[in-house]
Amino acid sequence: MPTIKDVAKEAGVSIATVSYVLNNKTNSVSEETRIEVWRAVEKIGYMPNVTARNLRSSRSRLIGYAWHERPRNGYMNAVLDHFTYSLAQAAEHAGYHLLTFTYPHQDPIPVYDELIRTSRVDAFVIASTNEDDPRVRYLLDKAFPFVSFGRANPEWDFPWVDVDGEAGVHQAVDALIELGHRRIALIAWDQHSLTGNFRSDGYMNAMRAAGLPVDETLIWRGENQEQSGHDALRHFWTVMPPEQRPTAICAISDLIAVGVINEAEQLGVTIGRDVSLIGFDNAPLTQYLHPPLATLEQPLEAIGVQVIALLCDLLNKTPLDDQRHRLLPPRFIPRASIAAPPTD
Amino acid sequence: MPTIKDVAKEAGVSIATVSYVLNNKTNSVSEETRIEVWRAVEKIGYMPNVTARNLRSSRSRLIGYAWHERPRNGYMNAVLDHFTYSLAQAAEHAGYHLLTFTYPHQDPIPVYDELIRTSRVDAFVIASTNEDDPRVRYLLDKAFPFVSFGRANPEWDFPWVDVDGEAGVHQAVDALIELGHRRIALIAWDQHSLTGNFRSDGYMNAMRAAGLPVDETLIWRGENQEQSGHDALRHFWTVMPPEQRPTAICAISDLIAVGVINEAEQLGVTIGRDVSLIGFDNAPLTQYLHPPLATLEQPLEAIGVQVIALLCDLLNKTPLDDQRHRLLPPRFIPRASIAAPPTD
DNA sequence: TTGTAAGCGTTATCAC
DNA sequence: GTGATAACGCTTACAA
Repeated sequence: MPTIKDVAKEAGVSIATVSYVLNNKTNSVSEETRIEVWRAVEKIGYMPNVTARNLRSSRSRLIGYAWHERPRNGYMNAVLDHFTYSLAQAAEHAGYHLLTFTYPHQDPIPVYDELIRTSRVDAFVIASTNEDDPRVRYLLDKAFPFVSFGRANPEWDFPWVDVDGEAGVHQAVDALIELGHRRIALIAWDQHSLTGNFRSDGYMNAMRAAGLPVDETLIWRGENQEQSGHDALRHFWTVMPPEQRPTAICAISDLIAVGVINEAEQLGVTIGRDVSLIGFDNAPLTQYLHPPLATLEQPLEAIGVQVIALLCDLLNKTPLDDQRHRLLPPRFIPRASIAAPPTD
Repeated sequence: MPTIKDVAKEAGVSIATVSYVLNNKTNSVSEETRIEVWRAVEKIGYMPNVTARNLRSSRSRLIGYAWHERPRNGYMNAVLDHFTYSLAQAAEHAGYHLLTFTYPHQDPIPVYDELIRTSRVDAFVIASTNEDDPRVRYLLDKAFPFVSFGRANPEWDFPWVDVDGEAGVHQAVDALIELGHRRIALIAWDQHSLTGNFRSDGYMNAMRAAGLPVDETLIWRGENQEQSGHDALRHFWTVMPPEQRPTAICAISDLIAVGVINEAEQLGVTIGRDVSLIGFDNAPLTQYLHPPLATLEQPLEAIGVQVIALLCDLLNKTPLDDQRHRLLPPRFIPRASIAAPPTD
């Protein structure tokens, strides 16, 4: 690989001059030599060695990003996949690269710690945070730059970008109400998930805003699994008296909604006619389900861009934007799984 | 961040001695000083600066890996997501990290070129190759280390790992034959996809091996889209005379199989009773389709491990394993979409 | 057994 | 304007 010395020799100047030209210290190099240096650079095909540059400037130009958990076959995490792509692209645009790494789920800290202590990365992007996230706690404590996709303990002050799950579900429930639904059910996760709670809030707030009661018997909580959808619908249809059944169901994730669809098939209930259904994520294949699933799509592209924007603010120590937090609304995608309530 | 000098000062030795101890040049350091150095290291919390190490050794300990294409919302590429994870993990195990990057689909070469010329990475992993892949051509030409997940032009000599699509589909078709099927259809991609051709070969070979005719009227070719499944089934069911219809369909991807399922619904055909169906990939949600889709699962975990193993061989210049190619069989997952042919 | 010093490829501070 | 030269933090001959 050619070095700056080779260029200097070829151009008949010193390496300092070459460096000036390459870094556009244009004020102190004559037009003549500048042209000559560029000619030499072109001829030799020189590009500066990143490692040497990094050593000199005590930076790595690398942003660390870890998966939140091991993907399993058949599991849906297309969300993070898409996010990672947009993150990588935005990072490159800002002159960085993404270093992707993994960690044992029980104990992320040592991995983050090593990457910091060896100066491997300049910053981190973390995703899938929860209220009491140890990574946030650790990075704040170390005062190491990071931006999060997802919120955490509201008392912690750190830059984050997140999808406004509250607004999304609120919008979806509004749409259901608009269609004439009054008895709308919610299938949520247990209350330890911050993301889940925000989404649930959207349901509560929309109901209240419309003057509808928040009926606890219409709220089902379970794991983020297909099974939860089965359980919930079976409960609504076999335990509750017909007149108390919901005419619409808001599932907090597509995976749960899929369970509802499958249970409906078994119960002889037709989704999109007997009961409306809406999910969250726009997971792969949901558009091809029977019926196609109405859902909320996260603006992952924009999130990646915003995360990197916040990170650049942080790293360049430019006075931070007034808002270190960005809440982006998901996009409501109406599909055939929702319709007006049955008329009888 | 503490440096080797700080440790040397703390331990009362020279930086060379510290370096010896840290790199286990144990033959030339007394037990005494070694202990003293480690004590200092612990006390100060020192870890060697990776950039400086890399500069000194002219390596980056980074492996470049790019997505083959921009993921879209609702699109299935969980396959590569899972692969990336196992790749990252295997790389870390070997003392490397994954640098993930993106490139404009039309012209990958400049991006690869820059990463090489700036010494940003030590090697590449490429995925989703095709017969005449420009990346393979370029990297071979540059003699830059890389391993591929996926084959290419058989005349090019380079290390790769791949899923044995032929064996997978062969096994699936065998299973169908075992169930009693004789008229088995294939829905394939156009013939420009190497991967697609291997999978198609599996179908042909299985049919021939069983002494069954390869009937061109039972082979449908289309894009890797849900629509192709629709088109194929409609063709089989509305254009062909009933007695010529297939009793089983082998789709080359889950996405196409989903189209078949949906078209079947419209035609009043019951998958898993009137006709059997099998896909490829074990994409997210396919297990929850109605009926659950029989499919072939790629051993992505093992592929990641093998790719890194080959790469380490390459980078350490140890005499290469006799086999620079690894062909791993997918796992057949029978589900309710297949059954014995209707007895009418 | 340990220390000195050269050098990895840059950038930046000085002189000139 | 330009060119020596000293870092950046580490590894490794070679000297002591």
